[in-house]
Amino acid sequence: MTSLYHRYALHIADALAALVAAGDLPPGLDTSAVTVEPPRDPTHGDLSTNAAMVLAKPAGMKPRDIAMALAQKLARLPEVETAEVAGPGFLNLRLRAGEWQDELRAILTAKTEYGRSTMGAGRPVNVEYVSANPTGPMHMGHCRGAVVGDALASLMAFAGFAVTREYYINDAGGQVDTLARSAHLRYREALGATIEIPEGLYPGDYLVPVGQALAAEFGDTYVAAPETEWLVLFRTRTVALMMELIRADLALLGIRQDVFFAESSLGDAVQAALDDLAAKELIYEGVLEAPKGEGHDDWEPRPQTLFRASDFGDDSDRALKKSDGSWTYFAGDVAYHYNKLRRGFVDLVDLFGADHGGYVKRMQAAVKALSGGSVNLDVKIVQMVRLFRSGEPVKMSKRSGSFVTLADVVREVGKDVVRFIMLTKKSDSQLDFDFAKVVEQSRDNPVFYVQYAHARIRSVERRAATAGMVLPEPDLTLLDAEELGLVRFAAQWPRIVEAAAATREPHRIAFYLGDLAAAFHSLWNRGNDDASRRLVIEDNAALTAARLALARGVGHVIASGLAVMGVEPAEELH
RNA sequence: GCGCCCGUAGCUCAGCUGGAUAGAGCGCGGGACUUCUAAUCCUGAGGCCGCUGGUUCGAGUCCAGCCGGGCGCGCCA
Repeated sequence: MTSLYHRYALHIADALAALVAAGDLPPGLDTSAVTVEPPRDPTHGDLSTNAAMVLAKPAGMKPRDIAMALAQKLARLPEVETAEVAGPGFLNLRLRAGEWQDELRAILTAKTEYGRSTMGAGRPVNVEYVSANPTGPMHMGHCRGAVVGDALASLMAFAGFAVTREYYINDAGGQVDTLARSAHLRYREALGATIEIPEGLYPGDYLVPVGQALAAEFGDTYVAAPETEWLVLFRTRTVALMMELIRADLALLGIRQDVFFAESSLGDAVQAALDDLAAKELIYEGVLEAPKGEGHDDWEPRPQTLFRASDFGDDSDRALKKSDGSWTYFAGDVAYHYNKLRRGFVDLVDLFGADHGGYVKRMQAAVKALSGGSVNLDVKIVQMVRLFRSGEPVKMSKRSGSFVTLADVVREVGKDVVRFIMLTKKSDSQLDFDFAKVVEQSRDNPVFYVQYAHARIRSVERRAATAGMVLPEPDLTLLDAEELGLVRFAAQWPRIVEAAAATREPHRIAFYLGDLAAAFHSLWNRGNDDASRRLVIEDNAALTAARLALARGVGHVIASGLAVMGVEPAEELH
């Protein structure tokens, strides 16, 4: 299905081609900057194009002259009521009511599929998100990245990309050794030892059942054994259990990723990726300069194996090997992204926490180098969430293990609320999450506000049904101008999908749904002042049928948007 | 010192990737309920879009330089 805006973009392209053919415009113009949009001020019409202004300079003509010629062509289209030139050279189109009635029919036919786009043309895109270290359950620090990444993946899939959702398991560093040692303590505890958790090990209770599982499996075999005998074994077992925990947490949010890629599975792939870079002469042994500023007093110049990241826009070259000869985390990540390239992805998206912002350039440099510049890595930075309870900050201390887990939050306020709220801001700005506010039933809670609109739509449908009304096929010509205005708003959904997918900003959906809900609530309230303007008019089945069709159409768009966000539309609210 | 992100109404934030008179919610002033059609809606006041230059027919949006805030800065992950 082509969207209304695409159809008019084609009409405009046709008209421009006709003008070129007639010699009214020079050939070979670049029309890529031509847009078709709803004007900000609805009194200007239904659609607006900047074609004349964009083409004026390359064509060597006055914008208004181009606009006039274009207006003449477009005014001949049967669906166009008026085509007017305005301002510096805008061309405003007003469409016949039938065009909006048709669009509502299209919504009713497509239902929640309305808005699906072919923009992505099936391009394979990899979206990597969460990638939390497998050292414990997910807490609120991970939650936002999980939701934003998942919604972004859904959004891009809806926009026609072939999306793979991926999780990178950091199971090869020192943190998982620490995890294994912490589990060993709990293992001894399970076997009756009195333990004290030293500084630097993970204190969380979630390791208690892990210790019990290890005790059940191994008995007292490793209680007094030296670390070398149990470390690898305990690490493997514990990481597997932690990943079960994490998958369960993700499931609570409705997230199911396609690929879980373990750092530990890279093996020789690290060397292979680095060989690729070496073949391009991008690896060398060298000494980095000390960073300026404070906190680097203990700097000692040291020869290292380095990647020429600075050739690709990074600030410095980057180390690939530690002084003990093992790979750095970066080297593994280079190999991992090399693996993604070899799987055929042409677009990569990574979601990073804000504290990893400094890591973006080197990763992009690596992808640029490995792909020869043909693959783009887009990194979305996800900022912190601050938790509040009725305005009071919630204290969290990771050291004592008393952090707020994702599971706790989902249990308290529900998956849909968590997901929606996480998408109510641009991902790169800080977000405040107040347990009291997010469940409040009021205008300033966007989750409620949007859900309430959807519930109201369901409510009137039920009302017509329980009133025993027999509704005819809707005659959409019965809808008045204000009602068609709501269709106009709903018809923007396909544009919103494409804009949000192109910019990779899923929060735009939440804002759009809020606006759509507001438009619906506003229409609904007309019925308070004037009962004849209610949606359900019990003694007028024809009018009711038309108005319910409108409501249903809006409901489909809300449900479609919520589906992309991973939120269930509410049937009713209590 | 360098890099990245951010400065928009009193507060919290949008601003459709350069368009027409900069928007919304909260808060403040005024109004509309026999409610599963008031958990809502209508209306009013409130802005040197941090500052200064530049690019452009046109800048909150792009560029440069300042000012202010956050994050990061050789082997951690």
